[in-house]
Amino acid sequence: MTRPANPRIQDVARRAGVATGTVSNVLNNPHKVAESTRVRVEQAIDELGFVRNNAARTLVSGRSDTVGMVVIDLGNSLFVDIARGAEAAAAAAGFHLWIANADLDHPKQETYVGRFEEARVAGVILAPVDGPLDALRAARRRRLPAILVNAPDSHPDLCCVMVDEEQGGFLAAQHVLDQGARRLVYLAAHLGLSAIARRRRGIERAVAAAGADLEIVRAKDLSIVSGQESGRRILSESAVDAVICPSDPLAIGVIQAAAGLGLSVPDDLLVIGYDDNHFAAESRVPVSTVSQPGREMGRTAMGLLLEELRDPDHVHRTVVTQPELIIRQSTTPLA
Amino acid sequence: MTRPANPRIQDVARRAGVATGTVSNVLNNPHKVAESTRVRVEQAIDELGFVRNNAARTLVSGRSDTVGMVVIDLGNSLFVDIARGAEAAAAAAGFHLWIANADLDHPKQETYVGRFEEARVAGVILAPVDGPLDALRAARRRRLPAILVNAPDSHPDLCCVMVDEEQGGFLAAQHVLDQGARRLVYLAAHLGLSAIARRRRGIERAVAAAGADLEIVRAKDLSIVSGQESGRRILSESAVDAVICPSDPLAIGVIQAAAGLGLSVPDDLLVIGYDDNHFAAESRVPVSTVSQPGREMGRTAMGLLLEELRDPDHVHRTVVTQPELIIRQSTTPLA
DNA sequence: CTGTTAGCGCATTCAG
DNA sequence: CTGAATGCGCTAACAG
Repeated sequence: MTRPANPRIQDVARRAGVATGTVSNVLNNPHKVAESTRVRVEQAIDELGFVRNNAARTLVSGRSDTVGMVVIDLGNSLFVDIARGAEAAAAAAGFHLWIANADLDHPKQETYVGRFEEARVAGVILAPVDGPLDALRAARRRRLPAILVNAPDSHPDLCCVMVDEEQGGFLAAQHVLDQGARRLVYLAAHLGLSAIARRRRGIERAVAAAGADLEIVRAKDLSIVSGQESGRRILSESAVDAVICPSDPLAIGVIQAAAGLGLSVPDDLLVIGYDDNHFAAESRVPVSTVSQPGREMGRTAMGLLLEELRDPDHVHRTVVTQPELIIRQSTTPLA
Repeated sequence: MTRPANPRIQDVARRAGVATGTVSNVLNNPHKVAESTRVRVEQAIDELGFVRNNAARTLVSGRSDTVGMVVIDLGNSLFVDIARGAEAAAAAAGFHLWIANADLDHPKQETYVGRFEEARVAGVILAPVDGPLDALRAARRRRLPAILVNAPDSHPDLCCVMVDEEQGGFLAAQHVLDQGARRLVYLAAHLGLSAIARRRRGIERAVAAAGADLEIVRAKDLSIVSGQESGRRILSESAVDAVICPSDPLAIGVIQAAAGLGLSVPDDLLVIGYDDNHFAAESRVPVSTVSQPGREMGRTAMGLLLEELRDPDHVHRTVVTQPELIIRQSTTPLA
């Protein structure tokens, strides 16, 4: 086998006895080519092991048919789900998705946005780290199509996909109120995080409407250990009916703290988490939670991007997706 | 601002009053350019918002400075760690990493390998789905540098990074034997999976050396629920000192089943998991486990790839990384 | 359908 | 350092 390492379209054409334009058509506009010649060309492609050069394709057309996604953190399953949704929608439209992991590092995010722009991807989907979006803004000035997913704020000059965080907080609070809770605690780690602050507003709305009590307690972070510590503090200080947590591990920690104090969840205390991590369903006391529609968010983001690719001057919009209440044992004493 | 959407290197050159070759040098060989002109060129780049076109660069040089990684499943944190390690090593060498998620779908994996080849990436790192590696083999015939990570088998014509699965099994078994266990159970879900079968060999080796007893029990899958079911079955049928599980959720399920039967872990029963998922440390009974060195695997894979880029004819080798025993409460009655 | 060609943006080379 | 020229592999447009 002494064939060239990288045969070109011309080599294929020669071997198949056709013009280069015909090979290009077989690749890109098969319907324009007669069945018989198409078969002959495809055979030549196989025999030579021809792989088309996307660098050249992209250079000619100005844009590739790949979409770049920069993700804040692949360690968080929400963003993996978003990527899955985006990928499915991309594949359905003949695009492919390449992912770059910013790993919670803002400079890295900026670098990757720049790299995707250099690669002349068709567009970019960004699930951003907190911080300025300089690279994205600069790229957009050069007309790079881009969508923001799960960003702290919406942007009028950009399409965005967000989650209704306030509604998530409301759902959680309303649920425990419906179960009879009157003295609620919101275990708010990082009130600086806009998502956690927004959920708080939904919680306050539900609590106010029900005429119940709400106390805001700061947790150190979103971990199980932090839930254990905060749980011990809360539960030993005053009487509480329900603890609303902004993460599932935090909720699990609170449940453990309750057990340590001889309190039973859900009989003596209701606890609800957030995110629906896959272990929430299968912990010792299955944890009620609020689920974010990651796949749908990804699908929607890719849909918006495809719209923008079709019509670069389309009117930007922000799609707000709805979280979903998942009821499990930790908030259902009667079950 | 009526500047062109995509200024080219010539535009930059004109604005800076230099030759195009000089701009190219500023970008690629800064040391060849005098300080003063370099500054002038960089200023022109900023003013024009120039972004170099990697399609053109790649077309000229034949290869881009991006590495493509195709991952079996981003939902599994081991592979996210591998990606992190690979990315760190890539960045240190001036490369960037793009990730494609095969999502346990073999055809998708093949497609993405092909796409990376079409994009003329510098090389590919593949953490493969079970199944034939046709796309990769074909690409390698065209001299695409490629590394395999965590594949079921090593391949002599390719560099590979593997984990010593047998050693992982050995470590787990030896540890519970050291703790005095004599009647061991290996809860082997999917004996078809080569990793699980290999660990079995290590377990058998340790058990044989100690003259202890081993029973192999099939679990349905690697989930908590499966651990609960299998746990109830095992523990009600016969006396067991230790259960070795090929996943942490499975171990958690067994611990829950033990509690349901009035058995205390670790006092009446030792349980050990695998993978060191982040919740294993923080479950009610912290779970001993065997950790796979994901970051190291990724780093090593990228290192091998860089070697192959420097010397395409280097001798291929397989690096076997070592798993690590993580001892927690579920196997330490005295602690 | 064929055969030919221009040009995408860049890196590289060469003489000056 | 300049200035000019070449070609990477492909697409698209042309006349036949």
